[in-house]
Amino acid sequence: MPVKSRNSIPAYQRIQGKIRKIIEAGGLRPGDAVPSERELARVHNVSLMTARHALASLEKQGAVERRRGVGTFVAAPKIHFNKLMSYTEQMGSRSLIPGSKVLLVKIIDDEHEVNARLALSPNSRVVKLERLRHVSGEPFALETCYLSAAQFSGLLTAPLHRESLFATLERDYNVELGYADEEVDATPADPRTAELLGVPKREPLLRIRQVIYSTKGVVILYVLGLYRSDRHNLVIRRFR
Amino acid sequence: MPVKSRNSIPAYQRIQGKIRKIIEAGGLRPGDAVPSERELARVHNVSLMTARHALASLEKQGAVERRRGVGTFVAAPKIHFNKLMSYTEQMGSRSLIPGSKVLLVKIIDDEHEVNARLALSPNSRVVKLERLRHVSGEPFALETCYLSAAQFSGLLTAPLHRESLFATLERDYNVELGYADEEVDATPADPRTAELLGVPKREPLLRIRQVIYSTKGVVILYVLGLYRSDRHNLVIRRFR
DNA sequence: AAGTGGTCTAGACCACGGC
DNA sequence: CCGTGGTCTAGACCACTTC
Repeated sequence: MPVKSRNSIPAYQRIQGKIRKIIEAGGLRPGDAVPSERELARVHNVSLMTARHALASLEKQGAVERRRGVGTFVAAPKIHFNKLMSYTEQMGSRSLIPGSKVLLVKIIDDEHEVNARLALSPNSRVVKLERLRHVSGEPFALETCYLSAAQFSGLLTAPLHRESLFATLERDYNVELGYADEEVDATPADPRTAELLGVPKREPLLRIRQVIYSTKGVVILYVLGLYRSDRHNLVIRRFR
Repeated sequence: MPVKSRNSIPAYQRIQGKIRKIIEAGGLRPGDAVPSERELARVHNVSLMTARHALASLEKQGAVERRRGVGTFVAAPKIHFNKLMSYTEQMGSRSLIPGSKVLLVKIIDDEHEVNARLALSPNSRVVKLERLRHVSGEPFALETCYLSAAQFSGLLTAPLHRESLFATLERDYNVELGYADEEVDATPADPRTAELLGVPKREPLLRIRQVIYSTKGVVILYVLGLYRSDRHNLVIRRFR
């Protein structure tokens, strides 16, 4: 039997896509059996190896679970742990309405530690963006972002009071954010931060320092976040 | 050509194993080319699909990287982020000599919040283990572990002052630790903790609450850790 | 053009699980 | 026993990269 069509998407991907769509539409619920390799091969008129490839690939993606001698079943929906999300995305996923006040946007060249974190030479110019974040009118975090001014000076005039920094970067600057290395510790609130967050001086805050990389491994930004510990909880999952 | 031997390990796994060993022995360094599918098929006297399976599987495991039209190459060694490690393992991997002092081991039945974390009924009996951890003679963490007394009462007499709790669990109780969900925040040191850790009262501490599961998804233990923020830094990597 | 990985066939037998 | 996934063959053509 000849190949159905040249220059089109591979058969195993078509089959995969159909199954995914059925799952996403709720036609197959977690635990339900997915058609067997032989069934798929017959229905889609492909060889066993091809049907198998479709299912194996779905398994690799975590969409299904295969049990020898038994069958292939829809996997429990994955909870995404440790995902790199913007503040806006995090709040959205908890259906809270986020707010954010830009305290400062300017170009600086005198915070040398920041330049090191961004892998820039010590006197490079850097965009500094300071924002107070709140939910339901209550401030809970002070976030300071640093980016190379050479690349991102346009941010000085971007509408950051109403749009996510992540979204702006990904759309206007065509950078694909990939991953972040974070350092987490606890630190007492300095007077200004305490005032801004509405907590007593020296109140313990969660401090998170992120270096965020593009998918290609290039440093894009450095973020220093101070979080009210009574309002913010970092949740992570780690594996052995 | 017939199958070489029944009841033995699959050909693709044998081929995989050989390649892995060469890599681990340093015979192939990161970036080096691995033999092509056709090469492997010829040398090991298997079909192309089988040789292919070996390489595809190695790629899934992250050991190699495949580039269409170019070849298969040894991947850069993975740095393990966010790994669930015992204190002993963490210190060992930084070549520091860990110390640990058992402050308390007893069975309790009155901390109801703990029972909830362990998914036990509210009045179940629970082993409570409190340890002060230090490096180079300096205390830096207070860790309290809780485990079901029904399963782990033998820990009351285990030599925990000199052996890792993880190791004991995995060897003596045959539990395979799998993953942990953690909540991280900042909290002021209470008087007793401050005293034990040698810091001022109300000093900000990093608080990590872990629920640790077996590979089968069963809750094994709950750990409450308080870390001196000046000596301990949680490092995580998250992906988008 | 030569070599690589990617897709695919039309079968085969094996190992496992449930009935 | 039957159906499932797991391994495997001996080829084929395609798409891509490098020279």
